[in-house]
Amino acid sequence: MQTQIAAKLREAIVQGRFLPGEALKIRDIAEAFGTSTQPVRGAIKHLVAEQALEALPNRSARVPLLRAEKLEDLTQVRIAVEGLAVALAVKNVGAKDIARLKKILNLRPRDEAEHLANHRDFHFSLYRLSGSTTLMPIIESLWLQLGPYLRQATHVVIGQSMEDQYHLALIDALERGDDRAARKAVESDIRGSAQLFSSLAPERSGMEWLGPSLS
Amino acid sequence: MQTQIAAKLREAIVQGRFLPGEALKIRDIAEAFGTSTQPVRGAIKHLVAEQALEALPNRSARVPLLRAEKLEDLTQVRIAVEGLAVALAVKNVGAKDIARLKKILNLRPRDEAEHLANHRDFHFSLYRLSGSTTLMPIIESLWLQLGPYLRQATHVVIGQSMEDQYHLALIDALERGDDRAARKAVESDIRGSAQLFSSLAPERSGMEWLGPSLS
DNA sequence: CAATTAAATTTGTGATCACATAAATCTGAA
DNA sequence: TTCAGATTTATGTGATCACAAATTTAATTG
Repeated sequence: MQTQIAAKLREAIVQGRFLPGEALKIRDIAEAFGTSTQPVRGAIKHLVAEQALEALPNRSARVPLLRAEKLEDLTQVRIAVEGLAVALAVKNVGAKDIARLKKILNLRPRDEAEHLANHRDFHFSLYRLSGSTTLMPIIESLWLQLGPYLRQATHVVIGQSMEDQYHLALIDALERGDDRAARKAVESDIRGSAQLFSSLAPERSGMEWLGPSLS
Repeated sequence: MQTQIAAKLREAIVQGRFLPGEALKIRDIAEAFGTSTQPVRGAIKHLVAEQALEALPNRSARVPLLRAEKLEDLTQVRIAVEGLAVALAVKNVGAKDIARLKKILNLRPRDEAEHLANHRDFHFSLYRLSGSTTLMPIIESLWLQLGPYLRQATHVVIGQSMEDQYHLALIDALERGDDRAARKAVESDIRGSAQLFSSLAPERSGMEWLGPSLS
């Protein structure tokens, strides 16, 4: 049941309901869930291990601050890892898998949260086709680290945009069985996201919590 | 201080002091450490999140069984991730870094445990040169998943072997600044390790705990 | 008035206890 | 003798309590 709490917290983090840099207070969260501090502590430990939270010397945990350097680091790792995932997926993908992916792409979200959920669903459905049980938790961790910022970016891309063109290129590559092209497409998608972050951050006010050096 | 327990447990796992498939009993471990069950639970949660342990439906945790399929999966991910790490390391490596790596290579271990520690030290020192804070925990997790089996393999490679030749090729590539060659070298090293596992397992008796389908 | 120190509150951690669930063992019947 | 069911044991989990460390606040002094 601390698993449930961990899941809820993870969802909250991805949805950006915690501000980056914000320290999580165990007792408050426990009260919010109506439980004792025990399961919350376990859940937080879990999230720290997943790199979703950062352990402070204070022994408290917070949502990590994303500096420009770290963003770039995450991006290159994402390209390698998610690139491998789609390359493997190409070898396993079937007609009905592609149909399901297309269906996700054709969804028209009403709000940002739904758009974000669809986006995530598309990518993870695709990655799951890799059949790699090793890659999935790694990718999950990477997305978790970007989660709190992804939400900020969503404000901009809402409604669509060029992000869709990469997704369509991806579908095309899957249908042709072209793993090289599939890799290229995710790489473009990921680079696009990263660029969005760094171009977005400095222009908005009230985002000083992004840290001193994001772009 | 549950961090300390997690570290001790992690070390024990890597050293193969837990048999794969063995379920960890919280109370026993707590007694062994002279603490209560509390910090042990946190530590185990941490290790489960790191993929070092596997959560059973029983709600207990055990060292995962490595099936041939999973070994292959781990290998291809290692090649991508550790390959990226060395490619990045090439760009950051300095003369004194190379000297330190050579020093590690020239160590002559007295026993298997020491050999294993040196091997790990060499690889992680190298990977740290990548400067990627994102890659390190990922690689740590991958090694943790192979840890219990690595020890079995060490019995065979003890004393030297072809593993050294890959390490030397790696050093050479670093000195020449050739990231392509560096990638090739780690890839060979990793493939060699994997082959060792699958060729080793079926020939030894008393290893039924490896699971039904390892090679 | 500012700076430093001390006190009080906040916050994370470990220990003990009670409980639920799963596993192992024992007993009884076919 | 073997299989099924019940009892007992073991094991993981959550809650409450007590404690330590750290941060904040307040007070005192230069």
